[in-house]
Amino acid sequence: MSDTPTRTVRTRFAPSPTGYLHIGGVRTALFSWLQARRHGGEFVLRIEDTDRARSTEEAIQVILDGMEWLGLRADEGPLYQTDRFDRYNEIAAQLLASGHAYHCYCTKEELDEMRAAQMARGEKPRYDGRCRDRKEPKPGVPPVLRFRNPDQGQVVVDDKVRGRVVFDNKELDDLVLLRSDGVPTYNYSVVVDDMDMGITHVVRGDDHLNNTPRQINVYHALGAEPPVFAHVPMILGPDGAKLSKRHGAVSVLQYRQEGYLPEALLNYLVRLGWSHGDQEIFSVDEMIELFDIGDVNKSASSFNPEKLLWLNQHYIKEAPPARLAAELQWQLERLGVECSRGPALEAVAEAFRERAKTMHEMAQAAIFFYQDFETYHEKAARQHLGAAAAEPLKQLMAGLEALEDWQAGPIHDIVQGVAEGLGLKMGKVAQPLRVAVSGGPVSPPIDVTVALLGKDKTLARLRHAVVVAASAGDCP
RNA sequence: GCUCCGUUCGUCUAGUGGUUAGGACGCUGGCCUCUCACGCCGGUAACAGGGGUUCGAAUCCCCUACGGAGCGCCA
Repeated sequence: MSDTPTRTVRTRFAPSPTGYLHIGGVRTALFSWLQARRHGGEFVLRIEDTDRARSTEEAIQVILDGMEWLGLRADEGPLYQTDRFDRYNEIAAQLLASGHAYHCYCTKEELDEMRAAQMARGEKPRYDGRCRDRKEPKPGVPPVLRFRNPDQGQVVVDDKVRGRVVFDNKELDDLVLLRSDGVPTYNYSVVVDDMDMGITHVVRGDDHLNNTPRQINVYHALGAEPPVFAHVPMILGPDGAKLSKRHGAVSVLQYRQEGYLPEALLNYLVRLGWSHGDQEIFSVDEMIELFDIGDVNKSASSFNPEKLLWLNQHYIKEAPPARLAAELQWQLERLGVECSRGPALEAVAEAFRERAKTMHEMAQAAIFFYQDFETYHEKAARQHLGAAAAEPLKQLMAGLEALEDWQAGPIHDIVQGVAEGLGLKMGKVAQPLRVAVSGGPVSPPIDVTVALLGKDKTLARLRHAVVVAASAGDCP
């Protein structure tokens, strides 16, 4: 169903840089971005930095870099609320003049006292409007500006995901618009901004659902039409508890460091609270084609790291080799591995693509192609580089030394030939070779591994392994 | 405490009055195999509870329980 075909859809993502952008914020951004893309609209990025005390430059950078990494490009922005104080003041003056707002001189102590008393009486703590009709300023006290909320009637939020939610105005109190230092509060600046920026669909976390009726009242006081709201459910940790540092509440950029592909993260996130039949895999284009904010679930969902891993592996298997090569290089460099000399990264990535869940994992498994190892994997050496391996290794060395056409096919023939000649199973020859060249018991197919490693390194490592095996003595 | 929201396998979900309640991750049995994986075949497991409405409820209504959010000069 289309919403308002006459109005161009404009959505926004409005994070506050008081903490790092994490998985939950990213999904909200994704839904918002998709909603705009889906309807051929525009997406705005706005930084809500009015809490100057807790906002950090670093957190802003994470937002910008994170959005960039994920490909969630904004058509407008980043816009900063701190650039718009004049506008907030302008609107505030209007509200004051029209009687929709008033100065309040209550001190923090006074308000605390009032709330404590209300709580004690079992009431909902709320501002009682005691300054509503105050005519005289209180000397020496810088006032806040409060909104005069209607005290009769109801506010209906026709939420795209929650459905129709009704609030009684008498449950709402007079919210602060401007703090005593003149800085706007969230519930006020968000309305002015969304109105000024022509936002048609507000997609945000459902922790804002309770704020929505107040904001709608402010829109009405301003004579503006409120946007369509869509409150998406929260993301919980794997244990069903609130998302914490333990799981997903880390900077989204950490997922890049850990070797996740952005398409995997996006695919994982879009399926949290949204689905299209039984489909699990969605390219970004498919998401844009199929997504609708109205199809989002109402209930919170838990973050499942295993499924993210599975998707990441899927995308690693699917990604173009050049992409993987670039990521692999980035990861190897982060591990301090010099990879300009050695097998082509693309070829290595192809060899590993079906056996790595993350690019970080792939990089670690591929180190032996670019660096000599100091020691063998202990258990592997014990099992595969014993006395019994000496002869197969010698023969392999001889065979490979004579090989001109250094490719997987011919290499495979030599390994197989040695096994057959000695009446051994492939495993008895391939495993010693594997440990000899890679240092451990696991690698891509042995012929591919040897081909990639190159003749010189292979022979050098074999030479060493033969010595180790021969000197293993008669211990079985 | 008050207001608002939510509740299908362990997890993500399909389902909109009639299904053996489907898929996916995970776990697990098997096949493949030079290791690890990939892949393929199979298994495991759910409608929070109680009342209605109805010939018939996962689906509609009410209550209860449990969980969450908000109630700031935070966003």
